[in-house]
Amino acid sequence: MADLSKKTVERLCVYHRELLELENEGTDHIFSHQLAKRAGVSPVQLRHDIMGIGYSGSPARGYEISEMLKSIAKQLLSTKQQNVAIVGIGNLGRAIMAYFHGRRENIRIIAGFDSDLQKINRTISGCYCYSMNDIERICKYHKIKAAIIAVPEREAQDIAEKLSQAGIRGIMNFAPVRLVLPDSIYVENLDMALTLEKVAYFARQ
Amino acid sequence: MADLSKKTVERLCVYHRELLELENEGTDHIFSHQLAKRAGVSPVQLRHDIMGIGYSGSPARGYEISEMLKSIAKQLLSTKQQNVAIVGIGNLGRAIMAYFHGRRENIRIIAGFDSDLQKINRTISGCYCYSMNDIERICKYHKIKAAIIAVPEREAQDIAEKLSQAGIRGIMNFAPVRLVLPDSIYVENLDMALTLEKVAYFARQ
DNA sequence: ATATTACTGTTAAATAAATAACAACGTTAA
DNA sequence: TTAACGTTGTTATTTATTTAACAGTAATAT
Ligand SMILES: NC(=O)c1ccc[n+]([C@@H]2O[C@H](COP(=O)([O-])OP(=O)(O)OC[C@H]3O[C@@H](n4cnc5c(N)ncnc54)[C@H](O)[C@@H]3O)[C@@H](O)[C@H]2O)c1
Ligand SMILES: NC(=O)c1ccc[n+]([C@@H]2O[C@H](COP(=O)([O-])OP(=O)(O)OC[C@H]3O[C@@H](n4cnc5c(N)ncnc54)[C@H](O)[C@@H]3O)[C@@H](O)[C@H]2O)c1
Repeated sequence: MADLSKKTVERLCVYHRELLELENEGTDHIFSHQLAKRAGVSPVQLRHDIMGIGYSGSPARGYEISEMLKSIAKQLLSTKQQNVAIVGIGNLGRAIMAYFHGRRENIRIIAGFDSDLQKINRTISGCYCYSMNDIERICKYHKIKAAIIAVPEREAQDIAEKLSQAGIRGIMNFAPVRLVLPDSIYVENLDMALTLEKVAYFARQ
Repeated sequence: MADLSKKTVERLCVYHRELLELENEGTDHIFSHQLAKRAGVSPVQLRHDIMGIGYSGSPARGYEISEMLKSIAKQLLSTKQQNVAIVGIGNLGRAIMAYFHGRRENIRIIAGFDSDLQKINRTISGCYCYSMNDIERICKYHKIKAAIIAVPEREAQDIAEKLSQAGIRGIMNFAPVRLVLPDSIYVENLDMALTLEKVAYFARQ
């Protein structure tokens, strides 16, 4: 398996999603420029990305959707279900749990964690919630390798370290703070305040 | 005003936030390597970014926080309050409205829009909500140039076009779909499903 | 005074990413 | 049968971004 860049992985996910939709619509073949348009990238870039995963289309018919899906999935998606945890069952945490509940089959939010006693030992938005004390046990039991942080800013670093301790290798962080963690842990910050500032900046230019 | 790259703008926002916190803590000077650590970047990159905005520190004392804040703000932040709109007052929209309410003074979510009659003409999570019919009028009246899309996927493209019509120049899009819009409109996608897939991918590597 | 130190700002080099260029190849139409 | 077409895969080129190198500088210690 070649190691794909962060950007390439991101785009492959987009292609995968668009291809799934096309397949549902009953389409069986597609040209690079068509798929590129749907994905919001240039056709050359799409072909370049596809080159990286070893799949080939035909100059005459373009890409065969079902085969291409298989190739992308082989590179990106785990063969078995990937279990994900979420820490912080607040406004945002609940919205996320509700959103992901029963949605993706490959990735599943399987456990919630919170320090608030009101929230633990019950199912919220389709996801069972545990005490923070259970975090290591549950993560190891369910082989959870990725987690979502949706706790207040000041708690985030501490939670990140606990997750690291529990064997987590990837974190999607919503707290507006840069986590300091070993390089072996992949962190993706979804920082809304920051993003909105960026959007506001470019909207002015 | 030099035109800063997307990445640089993003990092400057992080520096700005960290500097504000440092100022609150009573610190008045800081060295590049200290601030860089807090921001999660390399010291060289930080100095490079700072070079771009024209501010200079002293080799002896490092950067003067209050001055540096002013310089960054001058480049990034609007002098007047920037009003932002949000379309889609669902689970996510409400969480966002609650989060931003009374938080930032520079950027403010000033109007919500939804097609659901239950939600319009009242204040939800600290933000007044309007009918979709009012979108152009309100956006122009409040000089809204940036907007958040939090409507279901299938509605997003249509809403984006309506926003474009209403004079919006920047969009933060939460719907898992690539919006097709003129290049003059800056779009930032916060695609959680995609991001989670990416995190899961790198967590496996 | 002067050397040392630890930092900054800036230029140069290296790396990463996107774009362009084009040969190879089926398909279609003449 | 063959020429024209439109598309792919791949290699080059360009552009963007990051990292490294180092001269300049103010404070401090000698
Ligand atoms: N709500 C949003 O739309 C939004 C937008 C941008 C950023 N964020 C960020 O996302 C995070 C969560 O935001 P929110 O609005 O859901 O906050 P919230 O206050 O609604 O929820 C926070 C949750 O974390 C739990 N918690 C607190 N400390 C904890 C700990 N030590 N261990 C485990 N759980 C703990 C609380 O019990 C609560 O359930 C914050 O960092 C916030 O800055 C949220
Ligand atoms: N909830 C999450 O955490 C989450 C996570 C990832 C992505 N998203 C995306 O964010 C968007 C919103 O998610 P949600 O969970 O809040 O959904 P939701 O169903 O709770 O809310 C959607 C809101 O949009 C409104 N709406 C529908 N059509 C509209 C139209 N044409 N004009 C104006 N308003 C309209 C609805 O009335 C509703 O209030 C979706 O695109 C979803 O895919 C949400």
